[in-house]
Amino acid sequence: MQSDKYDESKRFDKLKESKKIARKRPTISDVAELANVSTATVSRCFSKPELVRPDVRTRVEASVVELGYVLDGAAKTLKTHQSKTIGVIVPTLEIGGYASAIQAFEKTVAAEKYTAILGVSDFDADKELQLAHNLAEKGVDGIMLIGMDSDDRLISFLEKVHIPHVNSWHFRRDSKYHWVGFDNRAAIQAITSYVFQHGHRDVVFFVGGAEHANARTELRRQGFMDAISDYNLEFSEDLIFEVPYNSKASQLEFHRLWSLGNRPTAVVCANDILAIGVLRACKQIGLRVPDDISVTGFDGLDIMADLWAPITTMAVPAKQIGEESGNCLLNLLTDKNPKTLTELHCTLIEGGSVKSLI
Amino acid sequence: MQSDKYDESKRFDKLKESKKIARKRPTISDVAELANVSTATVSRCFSKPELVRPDVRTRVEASVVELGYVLDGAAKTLKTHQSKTIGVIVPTLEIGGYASAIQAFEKTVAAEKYTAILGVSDFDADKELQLAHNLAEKGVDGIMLIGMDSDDRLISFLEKVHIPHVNSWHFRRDSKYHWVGFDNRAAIQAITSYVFQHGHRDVVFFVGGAEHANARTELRRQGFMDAISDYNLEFSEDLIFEVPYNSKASQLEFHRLWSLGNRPTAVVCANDILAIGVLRACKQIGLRVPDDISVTGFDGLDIMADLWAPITTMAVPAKQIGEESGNCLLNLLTDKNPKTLTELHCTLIEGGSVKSLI
DNA sequence: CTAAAAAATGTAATCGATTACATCAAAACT
DNA sequence: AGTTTTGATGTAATCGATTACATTTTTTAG
Repeated sequence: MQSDKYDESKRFDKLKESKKIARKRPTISDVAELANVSTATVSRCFSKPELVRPDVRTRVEASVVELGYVLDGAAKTLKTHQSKTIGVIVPTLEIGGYASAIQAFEKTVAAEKYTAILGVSDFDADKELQLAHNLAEKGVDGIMLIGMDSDDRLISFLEKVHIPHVNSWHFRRDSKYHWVGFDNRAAIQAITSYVFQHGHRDVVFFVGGAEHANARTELRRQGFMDAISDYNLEFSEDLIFEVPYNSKASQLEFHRLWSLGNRPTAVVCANDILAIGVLRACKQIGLRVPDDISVTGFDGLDIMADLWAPITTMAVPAKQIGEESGNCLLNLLTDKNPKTLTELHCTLIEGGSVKSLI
Repeated sequence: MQSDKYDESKRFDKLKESKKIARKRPTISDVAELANVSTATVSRCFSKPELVRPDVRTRVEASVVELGYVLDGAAKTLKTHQSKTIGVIVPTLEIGGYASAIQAFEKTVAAEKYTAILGVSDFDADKELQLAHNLAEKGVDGIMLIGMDSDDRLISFLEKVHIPHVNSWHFRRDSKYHWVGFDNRAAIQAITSYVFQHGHRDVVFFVGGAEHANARTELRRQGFMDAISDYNLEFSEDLIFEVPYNSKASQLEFHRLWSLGNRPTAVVCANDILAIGVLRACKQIGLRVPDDISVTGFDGLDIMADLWAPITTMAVPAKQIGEESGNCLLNLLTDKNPKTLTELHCTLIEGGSVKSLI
């Protein structure tokens, strides 16, 4: 026994020595050689450990540790056509909700041994398409699209290369693709109606537009218009203000509007960032909220409750979106055929920023 | 010419037909066959286009489009030992600064055709180690570590498998590894001194601790203590409150402290989230900020200026950290030998939440 | 016009795993 | 003991690109 051990360890050293010159990562063959088995057995130790005798397995595991072996995923992927990798394409991480959703998504898929590859598209459809192509080359097993209603080129590309995908944040009812999201149009309609219910009739709408426009911008416009027509009010394009997605821009826009003599009793914002800008402008002008003017946001940032005027906003189920998107994609990857539409819901959070005029 | 085209297109169709049965993605051989060249030439069209005759190149490009060919990254990586992929390990995306840094990092490396793979460690060193192992299997060319002072197991693992890495957010001066960050200790010392300068002497310190503890927690404690000794004040552990990283927790902690009769004139918080919690508690208790009590944050969230009491905070160079980490890693990957320490700086943002007692 | 040099292209080994199939050993039957 | 069944392991082809080197074609020079 003693001599056995001695011989063994001497053999180990010699093996290591002979490889050391090359200085590259040990391969499965190195492990096999050291453990005195074939590469097939080593491979089985990873994928189907129950098929290999316990004593052999321990020997292999010891060799793995001894050599510091790390499996080469590229080789595995090449052979199996599975990368255990999922791509995530998002317009930006600066929007808090997206970051939360991604975090939840990552957690969900990581539980099934998938790794997330990140791509930031910057609201640019071309970049988005290129990211998808890149991800396809990387061999991702699936893709999560978040926050944009991607154009047809992207979707048909994914179809062509057979990469399953989930579209999240909003959704389309008449679609054969998979969606996880909430009804943007209805949610904006709801919060706008809430403002009307409080007796407001001079209401303007701030919505992210221009370079950050996406399908939701349009849906949100429509939600605003829905509420208008519900209350039989007259619609005019002048009620809608398209502003870049940042508080500075909406702050300036509100100043402009106010200086032109436009005096709405309420401002409905399509997201919290814009509402914060409006709030800043109000403070500068000296308007009290909600006494002099009512303001609502959209996104449900925690912070809205802590502003100098706590803002009524609509909480968006970001985490849930991430989780459900993850589940949906996981099912898609195991042929479980998940439902095409997972509709989630928003919650109105009353901050007291809407004054009742009734 | 006409007949030529006819023959060609018929040949194309036949080729496509014969492959269609298999229904798998076309390979480089398919492209080569269709374009009537060798695989070597096709490969060269991608990597060194200038080496192939223009007319041949056009033919190859046409075939690529025709077949919808997408390169198999796994095969390429296997052969070249380069994945053009960089891993990012972050404790959480919910901390706004981290998300910004990652976004900037992604942008920086994407410009050099690198793709980011994301891992969220949840402040868990074991998970972090496992993520690193996973990334190593995926064949990442480098790794960016953000926000944690990772333990030795991680670093020595990365050394062993020869994966270059950059550690970011904070730094160590006496280290052979690469760091991009700011001096947490000095920054906390600075903002604490600012409070002392305003005449405060009863000052408590709120710092994220417990399950979210990391190296920075300790550095920040020290920064606070540095300021104390600068002003020749007496230090006591009772001045430090370790709180989980969320505003609810710090809110409760402040309530507890206050109800025990502890009446500091100022609360210095190691991050903005904690400051927000303190602010909430103040509001509930009926304390005016800064008239009755002064509060400072740390992180420089934009929003701090819009709270009911605008909070003085320390802006952290998150975007810069992302960019510089990206550059550092890119240099590391091209043997450019970047400097080991890139020190960035914080900026005090006066919100007016510190009352002068002098 | 031919030889030499330069440019373009092709041949085939290679990267490191997986896995169908073959082989061998051990256990379970007659 | 001999045969069958079951279980464990090994052999070697394979995945799809890259690239050193060989070969062919084109250009240039004499």
